[in-house]
Amino acid sequence: MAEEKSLNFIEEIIEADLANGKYASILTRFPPEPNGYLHIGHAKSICLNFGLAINYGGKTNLRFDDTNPVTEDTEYVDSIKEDIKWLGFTWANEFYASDYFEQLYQFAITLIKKGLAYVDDSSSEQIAAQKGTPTQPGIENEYRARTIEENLQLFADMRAGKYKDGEKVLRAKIDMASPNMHLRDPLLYRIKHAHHHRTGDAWCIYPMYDFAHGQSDSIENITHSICTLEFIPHRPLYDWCIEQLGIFPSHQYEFARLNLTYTVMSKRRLLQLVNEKYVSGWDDPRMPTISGMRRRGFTAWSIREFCDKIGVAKRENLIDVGLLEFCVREDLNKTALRRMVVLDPLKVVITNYPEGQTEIVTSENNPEDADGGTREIPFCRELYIEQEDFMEVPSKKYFRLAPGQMVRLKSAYIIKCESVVKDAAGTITEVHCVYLPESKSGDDTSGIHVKGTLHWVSALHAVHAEVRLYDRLFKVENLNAAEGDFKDYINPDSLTILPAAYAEPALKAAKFEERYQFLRKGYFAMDKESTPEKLVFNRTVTLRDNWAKAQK
RNA sequence: UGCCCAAUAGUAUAAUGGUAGUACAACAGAUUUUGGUUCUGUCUGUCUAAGUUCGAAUCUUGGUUGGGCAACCA
Repeated sequence: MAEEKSLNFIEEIIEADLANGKYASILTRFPPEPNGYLHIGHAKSICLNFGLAINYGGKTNLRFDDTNPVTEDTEYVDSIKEDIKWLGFTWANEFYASDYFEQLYQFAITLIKKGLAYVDDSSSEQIAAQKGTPTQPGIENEYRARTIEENLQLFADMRAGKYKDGEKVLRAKIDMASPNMHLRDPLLYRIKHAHHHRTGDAWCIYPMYDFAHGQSDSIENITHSICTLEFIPHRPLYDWCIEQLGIFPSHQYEFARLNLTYTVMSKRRLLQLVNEKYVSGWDDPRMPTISGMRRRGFTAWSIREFCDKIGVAKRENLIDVGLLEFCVREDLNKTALRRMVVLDPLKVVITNYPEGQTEIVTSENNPEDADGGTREIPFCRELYIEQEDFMEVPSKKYFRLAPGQMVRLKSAYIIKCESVVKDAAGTITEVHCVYLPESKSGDDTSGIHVKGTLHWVSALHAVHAEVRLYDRLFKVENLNAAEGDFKDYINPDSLTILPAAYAEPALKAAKFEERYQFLRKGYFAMDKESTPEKLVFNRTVTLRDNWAKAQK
C-alpha cells in the first residue's frame, strides 16, 4: 500500500535542501527565553523542531535566548528542560546565547570597523521619534556620522561600565528610510547594569534579540531556524547581519503560532494570571502550560499527537480545544484503568440483600486491553450511585434508575427501584431497590436485558477522595478578538472541588503515573497534593456524552 | 497612507497545471454490562474579478478581507 506523504512547507524546503546537496544533514534549535513556563504553543514549536530533526536524521539544540537579564531566571531554565524531556525529546546540546557574549561582542566590533555600526547617545524617546513611522521615513542623527575610531572607543567604554543604563546604545547603520522598520538602524547593544543568571556581573552591555539570535544560529551551524510569523520582518536584518559578518548562513523560516479556543497563549498574559492569583501557579491544571497540562493528567503522547494533527502552515489559526480533548481521550481510552467513583452520591438500599453480607465481584481493568487484568470490588446492601442516575419522574428515553425501572449495576446485579425515602423538605435521601440474585455479571440466567448500566460504590467500603473538576478558563472562544481586558472573560466556574466523593477501594493504591477512567465520569489523574490520608484527583477530560448533549 | 504575510467545509490541514481529499466538530444508524469505545453512513468548501491554458484551488494582474511591522522585549 503506497503511503500518502503530504509535507508541510518546511518539510518541502528541507527535502529540497537535502536533495540538491545544500546540506548533508539538518540542525534545528529550540530557542526559549527563560522568562516563563512553556505552554502548548511552545509544544507545537518543540514538536516541529525536534520532529524535523528526527524525521530527517538531524539534530536539535536547546538554546536559551538569555540576553535580557532582568526578566530571566534559572527557575525557568529548569522548568523548560523538564517540560521538553517530559514531552519525550532529547536535545543534542544545551546552549545559552550568553555562552556567546564575547563572540557577539567581537562581531559588533567587526561591524563598527566596517563602518556598519555606531554608538548613539540619544535617549530612547529620541530614537523612537527619529525612527519615523511605517508610512514616514526616519531621519539620521548627528551620532550616525561618528568615526570608526570614536565608535570603537565608545563601545569599549560601554563595556567597561563608564556609562549608566540608557546613556548610550550601539546601532547598526543600515537605512533610516527603509520601508522595513527593522532596518532603520536597529539597536544592537544596550547598557544594563544587571546581574545575569549565568554570567553574573561580567557584563553590563547585552545584545538585543536581533543581534544575538541569528548569530547564535550561525555559530551553532543551525541550518533551518524556525520561528513564528511575527519575525518575518526581522528576516532581512537576520540575513544582513550574517552577510556583513560573513559567517555561516543559517536561514530563518516562519510558521503560524498556535492559538487555542477558550484560552490565552502569551507568556505575558499567563504571567499575569499567576501573579494576580487567578490561578494557583504556572502548573495550575487549568493553565495551557505544559506543567499545568501534565498535572491535569494529559499525556505527552496526546500533546505530540495534537501537534501532529494541527499541521504547520503560514496562516493565522484558531484550533478548537475539542481537538486536544479528542487526542487525550484517544490515548487514555486505550491505557487508563477503569475505576468506579461516585462524585455526587445518592444512597441505594437493596432491601432484599442480607444485612451484614459482603460479596466480591470482579471487573475488568480496561475493556480495551485484553491483558489488562481485573480487580475485585466489594458489594453489599447499601451502595452509592450518582444523583443524576436517578429520576423520580423520568423523562422520555431516560434509561437509568426510576421508580419501577431496572438498571444493571456494573459488574454486579440488576436492581429494580421500589420506593424512595424523603426527608422533611421532600428531598430524596434514599432509594430502595430489590436485586435479582440470578442476574449476577458473568453468571446471568435472568434473561432480562436492561438498557442502563450504572457505576456504584459500596457504602461500607467507600474510600473518600477529593475530586477537582475543570472547565475552560475563559468564557469566549477567541480571546485575541475579545474587546477590553482579557481577564474580564475569565470563567468563574473553571474549578469545581468535590471534597467528598466516594471511590472504590482499589483506588487506595492509586499511583501518580497511572491514569484512570472513573466510569462514565471521565479521565482522572492523581494530583500532586494527594496523600494516602487524603486522595486528590484531577479530571483531565470528560468522556464524550451524547446523552448530555441530547438534553440541551 | 508605506512595507510584508496570508486567504480551500464550522475548525484545522492536503491536493505542487489534470477526479477538491483527510481529521476534528455536527447529524443519522449499528454494536455495547460505560448514553464510553468501535463500526457504517450523511452534510458542509477553493474570497472576488479579469487574464494565461485544452484544462486553474494551484500561474499572472487588480480588488476584497484578515493579520503583522515603530519596546534600550524576545
